[in-house]
Amino acid sequence: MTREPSKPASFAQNDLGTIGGAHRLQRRFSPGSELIHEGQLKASVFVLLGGWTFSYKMLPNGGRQIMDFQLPGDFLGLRGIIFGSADHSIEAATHVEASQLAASDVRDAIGNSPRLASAVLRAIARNEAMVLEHLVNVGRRSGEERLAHLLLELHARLKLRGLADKKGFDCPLTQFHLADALGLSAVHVNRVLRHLREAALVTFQNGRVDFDNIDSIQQLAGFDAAYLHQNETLRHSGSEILISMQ
Amino acid sequence: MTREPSKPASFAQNDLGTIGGAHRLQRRFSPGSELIHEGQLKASVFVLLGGWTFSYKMLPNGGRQIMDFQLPGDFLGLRGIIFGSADHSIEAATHVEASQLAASDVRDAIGNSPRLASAVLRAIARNEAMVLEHLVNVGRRSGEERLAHLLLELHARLKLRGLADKKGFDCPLTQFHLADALGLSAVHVNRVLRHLREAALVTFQNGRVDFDNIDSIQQLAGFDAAYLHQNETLRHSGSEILISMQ
DNA sequence: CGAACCTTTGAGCGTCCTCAACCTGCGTGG
DNA sequence: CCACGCAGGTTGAGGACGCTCAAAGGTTCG
Repeated sequence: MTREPSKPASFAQNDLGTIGGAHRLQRRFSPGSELIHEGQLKASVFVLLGGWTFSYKMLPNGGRQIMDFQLPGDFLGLRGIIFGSADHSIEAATHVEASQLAASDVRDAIGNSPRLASAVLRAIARNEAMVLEHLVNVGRRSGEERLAHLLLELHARLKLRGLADKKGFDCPLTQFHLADALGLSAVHVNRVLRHLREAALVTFQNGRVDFDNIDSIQQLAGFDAAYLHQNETLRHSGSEILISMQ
Repeated sequence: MTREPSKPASFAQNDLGTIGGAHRLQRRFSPGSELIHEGQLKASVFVLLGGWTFSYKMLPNGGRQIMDFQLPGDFLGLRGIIFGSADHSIEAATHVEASQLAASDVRDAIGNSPRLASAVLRAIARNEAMVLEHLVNVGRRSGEERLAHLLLELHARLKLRGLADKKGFDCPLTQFHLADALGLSAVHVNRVLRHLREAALVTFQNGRVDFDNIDSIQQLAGFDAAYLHQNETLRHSGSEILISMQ
């Protein structure tokens, strides 16, 4: 199955619907602050303009499971507008700039535009596909494989947005973030990172991830970017929500 | 937060749309046979009428991660109609009776009925919420907690359909199924089951799960049925798809 | 009645965890 | 400007949880 190289610059864009501009709000968050809190009733929808966030759940024993990282351009909190309350928290990992949309406005826009509704449906389905792959990752792969898989996923997603080059990408995550996403301890993540570095596969140092040998690491991790469904993306531009397809 | 006891018998039902009856097909599957194969292009949608199935992904090294179990009344393969191909396989765990709907028919029905589209959206979102909880389970809970959590989830879902009583339920799964759902080995599942039995918490023997002390096991597992969003259910009746809300 | 599948138990081992110490870089305040 | 505190990274030691391999008993079904 040969795959064409992605050409992020040559999108054919079809607008799918507009969101009433009245209640849009540009907001900033500093690292560690919460955009959405688990259980929050009238949670908003955000569009990440800059910075990274992550969604997570806390456990009674103090453990934290990070479910996903959100990168610039990503929507977050979409599922919250369906259930009326958030079933997870979202926290800023870096300084974050985000556009906030009132849940009711988004709901109305979806109701008025079948094409927008369809786009949201696909966005949620794509999201679930990612979470599924994370489940496979955590459930059935070794520490090395998990870590490699996560870094490869981030790389693939960032590359599509022009935020990564062939070699690697800037990564603001701490080893604690990686640990809580992978179901490992931070100490063990550190050791696995060292191991991957010594094996000349990936290097994660000083906020920068560099792949020494991306082919062999993809094989090690069993990584196939197909589950990301990157050929289409729900995006945000001005007062509109766009869907872009290659 | 007190929760009303569920009353499965007193649904108020609103029909949401009809599926063209032409291409519906009643089918039977025997244990171990596949309803949907990963990568399959024109995968159908099924409604489980009787029996259990499970969705899973295989890994290059031979490992298997079960993502979810489907119980009578559940829809399966909904995400396949969005992407056009299945990103996971679905296998019958027991003898299964299912109603098969052509993907194109379902797509058309969704396109023609915004309310049906909304119901499907909610069904997919609910599905994702379940998978998310499975991710938390596998990523951050001990073997005992995972197993207890899974059994409690199955119990809660079956109870809503009248397929379980207060004490427990009939469970056709093998210890291999449990292991592959929980990211454990079958041998270890066996030991954990013994441990739970000796601690007088749950007993799983001869295809029957019985909770000895459901309160303390819920606390052990950190189980809260809220994520199942059981107050509404997408259901199938005759030639219609119904959404039921309490 | 045999075969296949599932469960159960033992033994030994490896991955990953916890606890703990120490180092670095960085921002803040005296 | 330096002192300090703090967050994050690194490394060691010891132990727990869960794995693999192996063998034996039970069930089910053709």
